[in-house]
Amino acid sequence: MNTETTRTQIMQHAERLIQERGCNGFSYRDLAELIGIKTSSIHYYFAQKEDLLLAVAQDYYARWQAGIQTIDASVAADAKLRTYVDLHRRAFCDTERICLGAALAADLASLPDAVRQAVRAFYQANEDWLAGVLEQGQREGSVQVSGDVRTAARSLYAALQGSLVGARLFKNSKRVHDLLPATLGLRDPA
Amino acid sequence: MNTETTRTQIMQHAERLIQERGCNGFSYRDLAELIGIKTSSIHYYFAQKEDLLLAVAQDYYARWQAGIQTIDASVAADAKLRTYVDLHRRAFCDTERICLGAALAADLASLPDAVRQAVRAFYQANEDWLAGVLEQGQREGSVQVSGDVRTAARSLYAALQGSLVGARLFKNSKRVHDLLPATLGLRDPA
DNA sequence: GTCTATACATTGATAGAC
DNA sequence: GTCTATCAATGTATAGAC
Repeated sequence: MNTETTRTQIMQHAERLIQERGCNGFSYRDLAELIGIKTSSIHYYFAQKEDLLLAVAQDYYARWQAGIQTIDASVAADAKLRTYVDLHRRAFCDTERICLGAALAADLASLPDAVRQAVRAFYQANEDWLAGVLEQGQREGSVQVSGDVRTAARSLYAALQGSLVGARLFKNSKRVHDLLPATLGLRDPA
Repeated sequence: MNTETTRTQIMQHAERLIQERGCNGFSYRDLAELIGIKTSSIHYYFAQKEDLLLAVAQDYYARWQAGIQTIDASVAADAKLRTYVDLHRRAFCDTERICLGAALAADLASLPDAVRQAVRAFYQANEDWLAGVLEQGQREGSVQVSGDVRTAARSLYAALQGSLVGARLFKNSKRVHDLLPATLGLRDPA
């Protein structure tokens, strides 16, 4: 299958530009010039910018959902957490980009309603998954959580999102890698 | 002293708009209409938007530095951390805004160089201060840190910044308050 | 210091030819 | 599906009167 359709190119560049400059930091003209088409061609696929933002957000969400599902369900919770964080770290190392969800959440007041809801759903899905894993870790004794697992999951996800921002700001992916040892005391496996 | 000078009004509105919509999500026209002046008057104070962004960033930085210095130096590290987080939580409850540093860091690629450096300095100052407090806590036994204090400080600050984003996204300031119990196991004092 | 007036580029968007 | 042509609105910015 050819993933290099015009529509795909538009979405890929838009995703990157949102992550790099925020949802108000790029224009249809920027996209058109990057791809080598005219802005009217972009309007053919995404009549309004709002439509483009939503499509990019939903596609990103779906890809992370798929990524999470590749994490071996039969493994211990601490290993799941390491894999999860490492997915983010590797994505950062490849691209030097923060999470699209965080990039959109930063400009919250300027987001169309539908996009805002998509961002909330994205955060919720990640926090729910993390809460489930922390719950498992507490049961099997592989992870120590102080207090409610949902609260711990929210703080952990906040730390992950913040670490990506810090990693880019200081050009240092170690900030993402150090997250689990520093917050949950989860050292690298022997 | 009258803090309601035109220059001050411009900076206050600009700060808020950056926090709400990102640095590309507002214009001189927006500011002018909010204050009831013309855009040319804003150019009198800030010839270019870059000048405005930098002034706002530096002012915000200076105010947080002053805020940190109000934290009683003679008190235990765990109490300092609670006060520090509570400063952020109260700022959020009053305004429903995320940290200006995080708002600017999100749009990193679209920032003028001088502003990017100011954001880095702001993060660095906060992380350095936190590292000092964690160091103190480890010495006096009031805070348990696993591993290097500077690494722990970075993760804690990332979690704080991320919690503010999450608190706004879900309209729930508890996410900020829950941070210390969840990440350092620091319960509220008796 | 603030205004009017203006310049000029950029922006999101549309109509219609091919 | 992509283009040309065009639009009104918005963006940053400047010159000069008051």
